[in-house]
Amino acid sequence: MIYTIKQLLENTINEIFSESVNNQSIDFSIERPNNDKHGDFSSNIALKLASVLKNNPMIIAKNIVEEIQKKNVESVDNIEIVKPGFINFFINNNYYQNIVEKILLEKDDYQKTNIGKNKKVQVEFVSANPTGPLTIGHGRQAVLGDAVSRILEWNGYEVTREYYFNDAGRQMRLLGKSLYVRYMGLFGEKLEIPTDGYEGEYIIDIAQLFLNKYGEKYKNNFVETVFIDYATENLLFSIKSTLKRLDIVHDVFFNEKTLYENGKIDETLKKMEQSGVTYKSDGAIWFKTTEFGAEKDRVLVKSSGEPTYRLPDIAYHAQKLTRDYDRIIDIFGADHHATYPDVISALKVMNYDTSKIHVLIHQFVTLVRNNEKIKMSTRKGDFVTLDKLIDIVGKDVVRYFFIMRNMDSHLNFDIELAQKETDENPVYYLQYAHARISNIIKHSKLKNINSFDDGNVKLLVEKEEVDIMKLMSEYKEIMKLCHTTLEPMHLANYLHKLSSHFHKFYQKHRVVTDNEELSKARLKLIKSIKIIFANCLNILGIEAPENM
RNA sequence: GCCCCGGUAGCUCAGCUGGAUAGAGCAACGGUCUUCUAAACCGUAGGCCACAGAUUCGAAUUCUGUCCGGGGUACCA
Repeated sequence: MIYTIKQLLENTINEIFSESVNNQSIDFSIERPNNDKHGDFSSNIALKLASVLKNNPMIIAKNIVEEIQKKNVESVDNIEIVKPGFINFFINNNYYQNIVEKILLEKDDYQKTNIGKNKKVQVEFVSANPTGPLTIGHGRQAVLGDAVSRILEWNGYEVTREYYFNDAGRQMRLLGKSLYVRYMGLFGEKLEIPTDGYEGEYIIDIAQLFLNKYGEKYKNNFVETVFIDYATENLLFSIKSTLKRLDIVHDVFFNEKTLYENGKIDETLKKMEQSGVTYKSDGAIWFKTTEFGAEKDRVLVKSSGEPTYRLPDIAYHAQKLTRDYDRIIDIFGADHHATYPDVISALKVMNYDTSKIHVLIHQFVTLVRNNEKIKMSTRKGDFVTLDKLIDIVGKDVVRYFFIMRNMDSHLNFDIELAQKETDENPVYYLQYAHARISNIIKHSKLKNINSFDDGNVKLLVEKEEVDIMKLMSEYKEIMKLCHTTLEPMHLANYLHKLSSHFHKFYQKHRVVTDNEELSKARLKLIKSIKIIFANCLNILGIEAPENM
């Protein structure tokens, strides 16, 4: 409807003011006013035209409205002109009632697009190195990445979820050494955990498993690769199972090591050297990032001959770009925001089309306990694991919690609150609405209403009913917004609003009554709400329960 | 120093590309279950939208500056 009105206004001003406006595009808006008195839709077009036409906005509005009224537009009941020059449109119930029928007819496909049909998109997220269990911070990214993937899938894209990790390098050597220390600890040997090593208790658990498997075979016998491999395998397994508990499954686990093995690292470095964007200094190879707007040049290969993370990152993205994806989406934490521009610059140097790459940055999660901030460090083992969080509040709450906030905003996660208020958590509010609807439909069958296909939606005229239908008419715009911004939060907000409207309706009106005609009409309404609910909850990855 | 986020009710956050009386949840106080689940609903209270300027018919929203918080600015990932 909003699009119809926009078109209508555009056509109208072209007809009346074509000469004076001269095909300039007027940047006017159509919005849904907060106040019902201002109609269903409101446009500021006359206000915008006033400066161009150098005329009183009220007079311009009057001209426009007169012209529109000649056209006798269906669905539009009334048009009003108000104070400074707003044009307000009042839509008749008929239009909204038809939406219910449409939803029932199209079901899950209602407003579904095929924007992404035959398009492949890769979403890279989490990508934590296997040095410890996933933390709450990783949780935000995991949930966000999966929800973004689901939004894309809903729009018809073929999505590959990918996890990029590295089981080599300094960090992993420290991990291996730390495991060895803990293993020896089980024999009563007190060795020092290396500086910057991993002190978390989970290493002790792994050491125990290691002991169970190998016995004393590696006592006083530190074989680095054995310890690293064992720790990696174990941690990666637990990471996968944590993600699985959130219904998140990656299609591809990409090990950075393969880039060394297949020569992509060398190839990338060579290409960059040939392009003349590198130089040697102090025994290291540098990337002239200052030429691309950075404040300092960056090291690609250390004087030790070992690449920094930057070179593999570049090689990895170059490799992604050769995999014929139509879009590549990277989800990173705020700590990465400084590094990805370098990757993009490097790719441009090598003549890749970087417009396919879209980077989403989310802000950090701050863990709060008793109003005190807790610092999270995987290395020190001072963190609350994602697993523990799922134990406490469950999958649905975890997912909803991370989705309900804008990714640009810092997230405060209060542990005490999460434990205390599981019953008052907003996610139950949504699920409860869905469960109530299911229950009513069940109840209607007990009352011998076996089918309500012949229900007449024209009977839906109560304010609470119309409000719900109006909100459902916004569904299309919400889904569009989610797709363009890739911000699942909008969907969570929408669902909350829809729940609220439903609960209000439920409180005031009974669905199943002695009036069979009305009962059937209302059953149609709630069934359509249920469809929308199930759809949205599915995209957010939250269960839509039949009972609670 | 420079770069990226944020600063809205006691707390956690919405507020779309500027619009007409600033919104929700939690917390506080008061009310509503013989009738489809009270995990709900209704009401009360609570705001100089960090601060100062600028643009505009009109700014929480755009721009500039200042202050405060988080992150980055590694030959760590």
